[in-house]
Amino acid sequence: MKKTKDKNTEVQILNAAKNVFQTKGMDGARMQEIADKAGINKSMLHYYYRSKQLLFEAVFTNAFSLLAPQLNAILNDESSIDEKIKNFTSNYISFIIKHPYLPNFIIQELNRNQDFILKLKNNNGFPNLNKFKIQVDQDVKKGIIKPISAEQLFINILALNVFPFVAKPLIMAFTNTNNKDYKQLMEDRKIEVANFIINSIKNT
Amino acid sequence: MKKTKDKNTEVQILNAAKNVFQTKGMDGARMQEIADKAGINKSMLHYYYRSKQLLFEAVFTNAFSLLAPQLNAILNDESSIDEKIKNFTSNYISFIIKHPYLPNFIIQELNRNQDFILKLKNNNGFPNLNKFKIQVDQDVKKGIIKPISAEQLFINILALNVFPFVAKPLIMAFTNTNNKDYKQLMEDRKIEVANFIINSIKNT
DNA sequence: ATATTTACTAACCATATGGTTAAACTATAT
DNA sequence: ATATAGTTTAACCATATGGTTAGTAAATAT
Repeated sequence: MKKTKDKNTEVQILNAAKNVFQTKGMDGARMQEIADKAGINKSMLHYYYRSKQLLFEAVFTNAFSLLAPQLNAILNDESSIDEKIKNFTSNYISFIIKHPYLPNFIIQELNRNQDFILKLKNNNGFPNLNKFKIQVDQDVKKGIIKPISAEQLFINILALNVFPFVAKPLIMAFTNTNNKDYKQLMEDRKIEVANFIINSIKNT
Repeated sequence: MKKTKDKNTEVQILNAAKNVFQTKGMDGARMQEIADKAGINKSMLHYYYRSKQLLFEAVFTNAFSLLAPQLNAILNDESSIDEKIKNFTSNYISFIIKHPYLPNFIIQELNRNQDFILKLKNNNGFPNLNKFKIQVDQDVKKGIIKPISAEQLFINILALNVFPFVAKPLIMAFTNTNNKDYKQLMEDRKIEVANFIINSIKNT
């Protein structure tokens, strides 16, 4: 069963690396642990990815490329602000429940290494506010929503959706919830958050 | 000037440790770097704090004890919900501008070590929602604010205030702002966020 | 059948790192 | 003055860690 040319190894490594890097971060991750989780010799990590840094970057860009389309959905589709907020909130929370370590991983590592963001920005598909800005400005002018800048609105939407996951341990402690209750709280937010935002901006 | 019994050394160490731990995290921090920043021999770190872990804990609890009173302000004072939100938002943002690494540090390290929160919870002064919950429930019943659970409202307040700092690099990239513009954006939020929340919950 | 390339492993290496030790230096107590 | 206790340093230690190397086994090319 050994020594069979195995494209699978590379994937095996990436999955193990994802697992370790996303839970422990770059500094806390150990190459040996990744190798163990992948069930292979540590040398293979270097054989396929050359260095810890490059393996990490593979994991990171992969993670970010999962997240970016989620944001582009709200920024670039054709629906009304209302619908956007409803859809995004529900979809995004579902998405994070599936990938619970993602947002924290990205935020943590971007704080650690500011240069990273530059590489990402060059990639196309990097979320861009232009279109969203036009829409918000128009809706404000039309009186559909109360005056607010697109930037602030976008920050608010992101904050309300992302923060509870990033700060999970803190939230659980403050609200005195166990894992099950916390999960329910997040489930409720799929509707709760959308209403909260729409109530705030909608002109009556 | 040397060898003078110097209570100051201990403080010097704690400050250097704060600096290093809060920017690099437990895993990324190096005892040697802390010693260098404090301008003393590495052995002194162990002389005063025994181990990296204990030095870290000193920094962490110190950081948390700065943050907790900020939260207790909104949870336990006697003012109206309206006032609480206005005051908290303005005060908290000012506070973080002064201690920019704090929230991220706490969130990051709590995610790394779940056990930590238990130690904190035993400390008195740990933020508690009970009183706030009564107030919110009453205001909902009186029809002053729209129906919302105190937990969700608290999460929203926290999210809107904290997230933009935690995710600073991400926000700067998305909104295409430099450091100066970002700072202005945060400055604006002192009022912006309070209005956003109040608009959302206030019954008209 | 043989040579070459690819995938893989065990053993090894250099360095970094948290931590210890023994000695020196300073201040205070006697 | 001398002993004692507290403070600081240089040198050292054991281990962990990212990375390399030399060699082996299997697959593919010739």
